[in-house]
Amino acid sequence: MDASEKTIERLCLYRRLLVKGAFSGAKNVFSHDISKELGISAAQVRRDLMTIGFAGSSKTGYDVDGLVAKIGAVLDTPGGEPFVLFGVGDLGRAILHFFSAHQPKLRITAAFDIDPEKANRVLHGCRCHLPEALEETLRATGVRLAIVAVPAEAAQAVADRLVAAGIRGIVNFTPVVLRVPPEIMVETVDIAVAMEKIVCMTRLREPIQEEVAS
Amino acid sequence: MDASEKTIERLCLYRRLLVKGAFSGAKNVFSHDISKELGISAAQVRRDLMTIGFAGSSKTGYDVDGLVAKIGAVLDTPGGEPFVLFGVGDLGRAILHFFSAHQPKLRITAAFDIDPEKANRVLHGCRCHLPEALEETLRATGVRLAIVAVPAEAAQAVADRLVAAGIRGIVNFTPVVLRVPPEIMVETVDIAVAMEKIVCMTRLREPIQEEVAS
DNA sequence: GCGTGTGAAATGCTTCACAGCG
DNA sequence: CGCTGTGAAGCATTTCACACGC
Repeated sequence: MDASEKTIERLCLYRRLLVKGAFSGAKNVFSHDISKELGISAAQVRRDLMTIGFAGSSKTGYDVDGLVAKIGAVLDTPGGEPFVLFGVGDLGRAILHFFSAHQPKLRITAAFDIDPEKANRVLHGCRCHLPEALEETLRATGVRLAIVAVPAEAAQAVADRLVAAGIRGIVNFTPVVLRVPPEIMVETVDIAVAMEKIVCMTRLREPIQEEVAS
Repeated sequence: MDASEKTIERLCLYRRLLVKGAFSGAKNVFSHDISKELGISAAQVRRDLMTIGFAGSSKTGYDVDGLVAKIGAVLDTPGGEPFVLFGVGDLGRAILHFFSAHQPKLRITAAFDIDPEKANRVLHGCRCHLPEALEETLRATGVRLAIVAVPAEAAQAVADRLVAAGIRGIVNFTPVVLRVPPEIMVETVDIAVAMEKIVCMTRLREPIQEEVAS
């Protein structure tokens, strides 16, 4: 009935794979097909689909369209979920670009930046405002999710303001641990940690060169 | 002796917190101080520090400088680890900017992009080259880690090329499952999944509005 | 006291392995 | 047969809870 966070992440991957047409038009897939494409075990795939209550058949595997629909029913808000973006620097623009290119169900309906240069510009199809327009915009549109892509120093203040304005979930691209009330969801994408992690993991795989410069 | 991936991530957070001076010059911290700042349980903090073999004292807690040094010994390559960046779009520039601003131990020494407009430009202190310079640059500098921030369509080809040129670890900002030999480490930062996840998680926390439009 | 260090319990997640079915 | 669905086993990670030391 309830999927774990890990399962939710994998469901995103399954859907992306199926929608992308990796199996080029095939009506059905087997768990081991998905497994091979994503590097996730077939048993894991089967269990994930089991937990969302999607049944396959032993003869033909899983129906692709049905599975996409079922994953959508679990992951998506019916009608799609709009975001606002706070911070239109390089990263904010990258996110805007990314959204406008790929995402059907996810939309960024408004962006905000303290730089007056950017206010009322339209980037990748998204209008940019000054922060003072935030509350009014949220009231008018009822957007519940926000993306924070401002410099670290400003992150907590922006989060506070978003929460006060009624936001329910935040994707945080800042290396700051945001303090928000417990009912507000925060998902942090921490670029610096990803880098440091790969440094460490790569090093651990190569126990070779611990030589001493004598 | 060996820290799990989760532990490595948390060690990054501990160090960042300590270096940031969150405890403003204090010589020592207690596990519950760190706990409170990061929202990680104190028992978890103590166990992480135990697994890297860093001991505190019950009177004064953990020595800040010593702990920073110890975490550095676990995470860092002595002398610091350089990266190359592939793809200098908005996202690549955001990463460059981020590095040049914050990171001491991590450096991006060269960037690559197929756009000749960008070749030989210098962005945020980093010189940009055409892809054909990749192999030569890697040979000359011995860089072992790469960041992939190209459009999804190009990701696998870039990864293949990086691996062929001797790269050992990749931070992948692309929504593509990169196929690389098992000894190459890949850490994927998946922005789209983060978004979809927050949509889903926010929805699950609010079982209110499943109303039917009749 | 307080807080660390740490076995032991608890929880969560993944894989195994096999029954059952077309 | 080959594949799904799924208890049960196996790991991994986190938390509990308490001995020990300042």
